[in-house]
Amino acid sequence: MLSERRLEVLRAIVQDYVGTEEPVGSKALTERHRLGVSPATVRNDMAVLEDEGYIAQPHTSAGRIPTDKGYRLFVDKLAGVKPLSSPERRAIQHFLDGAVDLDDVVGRTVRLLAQLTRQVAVVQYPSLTRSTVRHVELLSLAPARLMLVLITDTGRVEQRMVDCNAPFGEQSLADLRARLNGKVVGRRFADVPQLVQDLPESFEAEDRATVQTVLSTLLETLVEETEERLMIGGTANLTRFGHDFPLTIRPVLEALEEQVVLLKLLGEVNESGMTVRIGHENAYEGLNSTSVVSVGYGSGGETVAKMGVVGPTRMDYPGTMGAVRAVARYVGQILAES
Amino acid sequence: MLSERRLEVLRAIVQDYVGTEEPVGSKALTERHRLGVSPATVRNDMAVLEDEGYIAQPHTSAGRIPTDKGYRLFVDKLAGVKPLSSPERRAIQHFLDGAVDLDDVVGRTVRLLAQLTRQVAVVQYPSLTRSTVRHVELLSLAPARLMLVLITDTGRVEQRMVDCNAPFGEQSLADLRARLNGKVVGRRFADVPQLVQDLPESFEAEDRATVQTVLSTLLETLVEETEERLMIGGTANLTRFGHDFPLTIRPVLEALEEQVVLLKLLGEVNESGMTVRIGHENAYEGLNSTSVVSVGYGSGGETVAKMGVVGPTRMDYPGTMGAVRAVARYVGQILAES
DNA sequence: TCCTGGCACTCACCTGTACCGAGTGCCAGA
DNA sequence: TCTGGCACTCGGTACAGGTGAGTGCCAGGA
Repeated sequence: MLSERRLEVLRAIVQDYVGTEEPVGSKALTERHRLGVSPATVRNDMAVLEDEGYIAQPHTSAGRIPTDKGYRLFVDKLAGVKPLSSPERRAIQHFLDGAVDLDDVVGRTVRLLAQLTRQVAVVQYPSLTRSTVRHVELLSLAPARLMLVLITDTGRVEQRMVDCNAPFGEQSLADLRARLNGKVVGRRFADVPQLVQDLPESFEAEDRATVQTVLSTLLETLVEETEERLMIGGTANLTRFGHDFPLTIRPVLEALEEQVVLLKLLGEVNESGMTVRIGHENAYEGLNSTSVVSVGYGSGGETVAKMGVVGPTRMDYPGTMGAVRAVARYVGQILAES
Repeated sequence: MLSERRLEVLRAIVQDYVGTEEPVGSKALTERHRLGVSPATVRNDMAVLEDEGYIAQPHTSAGRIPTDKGYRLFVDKLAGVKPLSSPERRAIQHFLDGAVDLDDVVGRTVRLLAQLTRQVAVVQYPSLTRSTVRHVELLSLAPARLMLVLITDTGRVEQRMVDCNAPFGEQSLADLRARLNGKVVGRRFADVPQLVQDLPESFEAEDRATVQTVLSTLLETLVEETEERLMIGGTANLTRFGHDFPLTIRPVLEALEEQVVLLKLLGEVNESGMTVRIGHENAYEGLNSTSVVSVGYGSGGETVAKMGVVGPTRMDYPGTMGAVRAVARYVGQILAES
């Protein structure tokens, strides 16, 4: 186990490195932090920390920089979550209030997060399956063509075209709409498949096929792949990444375009609380030099989706975590109100 | 006026520079192109072209690179639009077919364009005001709370919450829905304001305020700012931009996040045909070293929105223009079918 | 046992110099 | 009007030397 002072040294190294972006040496450390010991002692501590794998030297005769393992220890043991200042809180409120619809909420959130953390922000739309049904609408567009519209309590709206083989009467349509809503409104989308299972049976034989088509479209919409959407913002912040640009930034941009990768990334967030994935802890190779701070959000106690930021492993963890948490909470409130 | 051969020299310079990304000298030119004259002659021609402002020298003792004016001449007079190869055509078809809804169409289009051109793609959603109304739906979510859903013939769906002061009866709701649809279905959204103008008068006094609220929400949705949406993709291609990264890429990423800027960019597209804006021809400063190739698309003859790509001024104009045009046409077809 | 000051060593980085070569402009001759 | 020849320019690279931040190690002191 590392002594108290060595932990203190590690903390100082992380803080300085995050601030200056340059390897930090023993002398500079003692000057900028009141460690109460001499550079020589710090050097000894550094040697130990390096042996243990918490810090590393880019090259001999350079200062030390934290390793992923070092950041991990820092995040777990040495750093808290820095609460936002009250101007920041007010900024959040100001920025998010007045969103007109869910797209707008998500869009504002992503911009806000990017701005607060000065990093790349990723916000997932509230998941369908975790939301409850507010309304299901069926519209007849053409004799044998329907439009299915799903509306969740979180304000998300999803629509699908349904091509039927046979024309479907106005009356049957109203009937289906009413019965469908009767069954599912207020229930969770995850439960919808069971709830509608025996619905076709209650229809006349001639309409049964169409009802079945409508229902399968409904169920398809709930399938993982189509139901997960997300929004990204603040990619311009990637330019602050480092000096060795193309190599670092490229894979990150590529990862950001791969929705699947991102979803997996956020998906690994454990239900409650915040998750921090540092460098190589990220399964995706292109993100090996980035950290991801993510958290679930939702109205009430329920987590309906996740949001987070992607930045260099050398990031201000306490500040970032504070911002992400605060925004997530506030968005949760907004969803609850709407 | 420039002689035939000098134009030929300019064309060769543009082609070589686009290919190699390096200033091209007189000797290299004569070796790679059958100009039928010696390097010395080419040098003289280059001197003229430079005087006229079509090419420039980064520094003495370096080759020449085209200026914005040079590219402009190249695009206008020297280059055609390169038609796609048939594998490419098939790829487009394969890629776009099977989109489930409008979001999907736009998403696939943006990825396709980015992939084909290896540049950043921007696709605008079909404009509301230029589309026609397929259906307007009104749902009662709570006694004094309605949801308004607009559906266009291009498949776009837009929803808004409407908070009413007074509860609105089921009957009145059905009434409003029917009358509203009767008035506007099949008409262009741009005409909706006039069409619904006298609608409140035909309602009982007690409902009139609510009807008015619904209508103003409807009209608000048609306002420029909220009605224009777009999707971006292929930002990873920015890394191929140049060597002087941070300075070039940063403002571009920032511009891409500024929807307003992008919309203005696309907005300048003239109605029919393709627009190419080269370097400083772009009003926005951050895009001064990029070119924008854009084109309108739509079902039938109508232009309902625009799409385009953003890339370095040093781009393969004929190829890019070919790809953009082909994709726009195909998307138009898809919209017409749906 | 732990901390400290001192000391020799390492090595990235900066600076200055020299050189190379692609590319140019100009000019005289075909 | 085109061409070959020639002197010149200047960015890029390679090499050498100097500088300084930072290190590891060690002997002495609390």
